[in-house]
Amino acid sequence: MHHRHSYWKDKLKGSGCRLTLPRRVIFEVLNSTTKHLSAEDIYFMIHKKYPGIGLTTVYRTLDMMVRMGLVDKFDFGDGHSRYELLEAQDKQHHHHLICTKCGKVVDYTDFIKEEIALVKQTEEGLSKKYNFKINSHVTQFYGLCDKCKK
Amino acid sequence: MHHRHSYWKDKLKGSGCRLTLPRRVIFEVLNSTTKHLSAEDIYFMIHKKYPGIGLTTVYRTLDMMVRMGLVDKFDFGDGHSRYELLEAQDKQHHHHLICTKCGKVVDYTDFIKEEIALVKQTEEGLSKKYNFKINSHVTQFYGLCDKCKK
DNA sequence: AATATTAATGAAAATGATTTTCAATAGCAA
DNA sequence: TTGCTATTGAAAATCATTTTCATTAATATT
Repeated sequence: MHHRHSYWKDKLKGSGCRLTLPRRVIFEVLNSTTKHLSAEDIYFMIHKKYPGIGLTTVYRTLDMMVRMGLVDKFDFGDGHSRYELLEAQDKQHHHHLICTKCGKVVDYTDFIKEEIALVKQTEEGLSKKYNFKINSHVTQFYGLCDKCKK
Repeated sequence: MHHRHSYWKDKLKGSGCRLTLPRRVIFEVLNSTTKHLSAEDIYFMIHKKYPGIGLTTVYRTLDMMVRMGLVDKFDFGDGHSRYELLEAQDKQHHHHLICTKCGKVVDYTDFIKEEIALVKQTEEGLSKKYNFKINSHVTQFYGLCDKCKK
């Protein structure tokens, strides 16, 4: 785990950014959950212990982490952006399965292998045909979860 | 073309909705472009000829068309929802390639065949494993277009 | 065609997530 | 310890979208 901590701290310092309490706290929250938290979620989670940290700072910090390539930002269509730590080395590429009723999100890695091959092939084809430099892709499935199906 | 018109008009009537001027105008705009318009885009496009049609109505009409399954709503990450007519019979399933700098969007259908197979397989697997009823999926590629690559 | 019913409309106000502003604070290099 | 300046929190601003509500217009009925 330590290597992961130093990784982002170094990256921060390297860009002339400072290692502050809010940044450490927000990183820790992201680092200790598998959930897809919104800025507000994080704000409330840390507010009891760190009432001094404002929602503005949470937004700013998440933004910074996204720009640094440390965090991924997702939109599941419910009006709140969600943030997820990209654990550089050991995190598997995964996609999302979203319940449109209750908002439940499942990370799945099934079929990812086949998909990676297809995506790579698609990326190459599209890059060539449309002259795009492709940087990322999103695949999401929407539906009703176990409970919401009734 | 006529069959397409009657299709949506019938669907409208069928749900006890009325065929109004704003609805006809907004449908026509969507029906005569391949672009991915936002509510505001549509509002400005029709404003000269129909200054009486308000932005609120554009939003309401688009919403209704989405609920009716006539229109698809997309989020390309620029803070504006985009709307696209689903031309029931002849529209090919397609995905989007989005330039993160200028916002240019390319519809592509390349590799769609392979993808459909994979998606079907994934859907079945996920449905079973996670007990989801999957209704739709989104695949988008993000990158830099020809010009923005420089 | 005239009328009655009620869905649909537009203007203005409200909402709510996110951003910006700005004066005060706190990392960190010297 | 000091000084520089990045970072912060609070409050205000933004801005896409929604809601409210009195008015208008589509359509079924007469």
